[in-house]
Amino acid sequence: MSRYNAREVEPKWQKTWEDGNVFRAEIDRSKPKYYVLEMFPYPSGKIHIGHGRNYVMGDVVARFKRAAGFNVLHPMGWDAFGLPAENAAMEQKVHPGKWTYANVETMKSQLKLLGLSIDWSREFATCDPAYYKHQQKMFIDFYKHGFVARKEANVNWDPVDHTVLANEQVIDGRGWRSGALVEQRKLTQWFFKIADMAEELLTAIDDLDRWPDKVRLMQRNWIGRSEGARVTFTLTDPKHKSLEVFTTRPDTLFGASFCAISPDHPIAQDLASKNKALVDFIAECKRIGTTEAAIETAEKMGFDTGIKAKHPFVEGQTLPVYIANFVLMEYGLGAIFGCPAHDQRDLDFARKYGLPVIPVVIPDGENPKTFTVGKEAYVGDGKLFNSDFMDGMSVPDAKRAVIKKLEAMKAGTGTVTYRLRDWGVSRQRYWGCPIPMIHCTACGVVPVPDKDLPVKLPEDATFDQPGSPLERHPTWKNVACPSCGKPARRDTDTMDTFVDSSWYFARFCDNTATLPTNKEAVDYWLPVDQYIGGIEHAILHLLYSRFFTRAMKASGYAGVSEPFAGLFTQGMITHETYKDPDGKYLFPEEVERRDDMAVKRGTNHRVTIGAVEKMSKSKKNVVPPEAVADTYGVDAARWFMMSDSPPERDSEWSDSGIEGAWRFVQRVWRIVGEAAPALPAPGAPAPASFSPAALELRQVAHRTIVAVTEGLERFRFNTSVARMYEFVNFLADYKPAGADGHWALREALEILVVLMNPMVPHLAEECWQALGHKALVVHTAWPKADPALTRQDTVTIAIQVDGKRRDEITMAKDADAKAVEAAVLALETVVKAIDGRRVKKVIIVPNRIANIVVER
RNA sequence: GCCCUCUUGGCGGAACUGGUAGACGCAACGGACUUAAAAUCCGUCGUUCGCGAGGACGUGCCGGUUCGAGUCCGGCAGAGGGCACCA
Repeated sequence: MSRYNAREVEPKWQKTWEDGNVFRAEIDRSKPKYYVLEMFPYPSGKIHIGHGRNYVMGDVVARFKRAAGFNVLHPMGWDAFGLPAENAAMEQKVHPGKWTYANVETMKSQLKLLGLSIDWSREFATCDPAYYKHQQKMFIDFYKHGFVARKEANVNWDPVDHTVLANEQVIDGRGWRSGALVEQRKLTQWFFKIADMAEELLTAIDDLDRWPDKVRLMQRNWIGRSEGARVTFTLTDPKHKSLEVFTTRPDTLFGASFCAISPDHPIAQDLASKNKALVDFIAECKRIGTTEAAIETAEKMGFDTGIKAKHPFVEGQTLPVYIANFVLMEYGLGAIFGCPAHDQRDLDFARKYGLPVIPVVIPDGENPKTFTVGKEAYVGDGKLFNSDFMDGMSVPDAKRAVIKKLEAMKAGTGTVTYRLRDWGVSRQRYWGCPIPMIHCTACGVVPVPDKDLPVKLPEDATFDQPGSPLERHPTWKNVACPSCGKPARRDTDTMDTFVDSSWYFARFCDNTATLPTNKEAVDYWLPVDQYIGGIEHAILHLLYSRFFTRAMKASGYAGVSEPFAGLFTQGMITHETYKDPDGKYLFPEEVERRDDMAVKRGTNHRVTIGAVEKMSKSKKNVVPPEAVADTYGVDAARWFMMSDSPPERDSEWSDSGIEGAWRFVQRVWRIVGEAAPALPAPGAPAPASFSPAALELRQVAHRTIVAVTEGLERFRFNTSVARMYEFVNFLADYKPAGADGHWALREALEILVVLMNPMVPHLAEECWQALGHKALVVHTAWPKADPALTRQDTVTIAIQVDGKRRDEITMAKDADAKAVEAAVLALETVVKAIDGRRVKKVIIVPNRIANIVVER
């Protein structure tokens, strides 16, 4: 019996599958369809283990579903536009397209190495004009259907490089290359009007029952529906007569001690036009950056405008109006009233500027005369006080009452707002899908006519200077207005790459369609039955795709509203990060461990070991899969990736453990090879009866079918693996005797091979052949467990006395509770544990546990 | 700061829906086989007390609910993800 040689065996079967077009998917209405999709990769250079786990997981599902009788679609493509290609262009003087396609080549061969059951005929890259042409077409259709708007938004501006920076490129408020303090600039940009769809996207979450609850919750929170009120304050300023604010706590209006508006609020902007101090203040607010995290963690700052707002209910009471850095223009109305006693941010602000803190809600049981708010705002439930007509009301009653009163006075109205903002899609970059719009001084914004699509990126762009290559290209932007024919200019922005990934799953249904989608194909294949990807995409990518699919449906390109019926979010693969003395990241293979320290390989340079973080190219903490596959074979790597961590959990990559997977591969091969010569022919009729040993083997085999199948269905790949280990351990000890024993062994080995096929498909084919089969395992149906063999006749019941385990007893399954009680109380160990005390209660949980509660 | 997770032996983890904590794998240790090594096979493996039978403790920490909590509730700590221009 020769050793299993993965290097020879694996390419052989990959060729067999490829030559036979085994994974080509076609519409076939005689079978139920199953669309399994892993989030497609950005071609950053190389596949790492984190990707590998994702794709192997999807492949296990695809192969399992195929065996279970489904018509499976399992495609792959490339999320090929993005910032790293442009950075590479600047650093390495290589065109982004060339860089990207080179990476695609590398990564495709790596994926092929993994033996994935992918229909490669459907492959495409989003940077191909044949793909983005359709995206431009849909952009225009969405524009015509009212899903697109044009408005101003803030961007990070690097004043030295004259470039718009991504949030990632802003480090501690400075540009990553220039080191200049980043400013915010307003630009007019294109938006998808996702906010208009907030309610629809929110309520539809209820029906996504095959999505993880945590993702549904995150999306709900992101959309952030909140009921509240708009309140109009009359201002003392001669120019600005009134201020409208949004609040979720109108009930606390009597506790208001100030109003605050965003630095972007029109009133703030107007006041700044004649106030130098205010200009400086706003500039300082802007320096914090555009990210919510930065704004929320920054120290609260306010600028007193001197304007006063009149309290709507209290005659003569006025509130100072501040401009404050923590008020976002994008949320609500960009203006609030502050009630420090019942909002932490307002409290921090009030303490800093010496504003009054008046509690108006009191927790039950507190004395209104002595109740005060110190360092912590009281945000809980309670009864209103200090609040005139609301005194004594609960918070919800008070909200209703105050809105009613405001409406009667025409000083406000009840309203619903959402945290979700419109999706800004304009990017001042080269390597993206050009926005197919033309700006004409006479006609305004004019869409590019269909016949002129695609608007292709110019090949001869330059990357040797900062700024937008499209903007500075000498000729590209000059174009005749499609409407009046006079000279006009193209939009020089490209689309956010999230647009590319918001519909690729629909294009996979037919990547040759002349329209963006082929209606017959999308109606057949969509929605994706099982979508698999990292939890880091739980909000943006998934929400954008849900929006985009709805917009496609409205434009006639899709028949469904929800793109992903089932979602599995896998945990991230993490690894330590390493930095050399210059602070540059190092790859793990560049690092050498010496005792307690780490040094750069081949040198004595001390390496700093940083945090354990998700594998990413920018941090270099990646492990390529080939190293593992070269040594142990792809199947061992696949098996190991599925065996250790539960897939939804983050896990830190370690090299130990892969040897165990390799031993498993060898062991299965040895067991099959040693047994094969003595087995009956494939398909031999079953003997009439079985010896006890043969029967036990059959029971173990059939119980393994049940357990492994359930594990795969529930994405518990690691427990399926454990059950197969147990099965193999049992098989290794099994000594067949007689014809029945050999028949049972063939049955068991065939079950094992088919069950392990989704995870170790090359080994499975090789074993299947060794067992005398001519057909491929990939064409073999999933085994069905025989209920007569999986039935359990006896059970072990644990016995507790006062909740402490004392003994166990084997009983017939579903034995009568009275019989169990009698048997348990008769046991010597139990009598001893009771020790003569009075038995208060006996709890019998059928087939599980007996607990005897005694007097203490 | 806000939202969402996670925390079980030396390590990865198992434990259906509140019912025998530690399946399975890794590492380690002891032994068999071998001239030797590799491979393979057998065994031990949460902590602690005990010669032993057996007992006590034990699922990040503090508290609660329950006959019974890794699992449910409240609080705390640590780690990770997201926060709208990384993908």
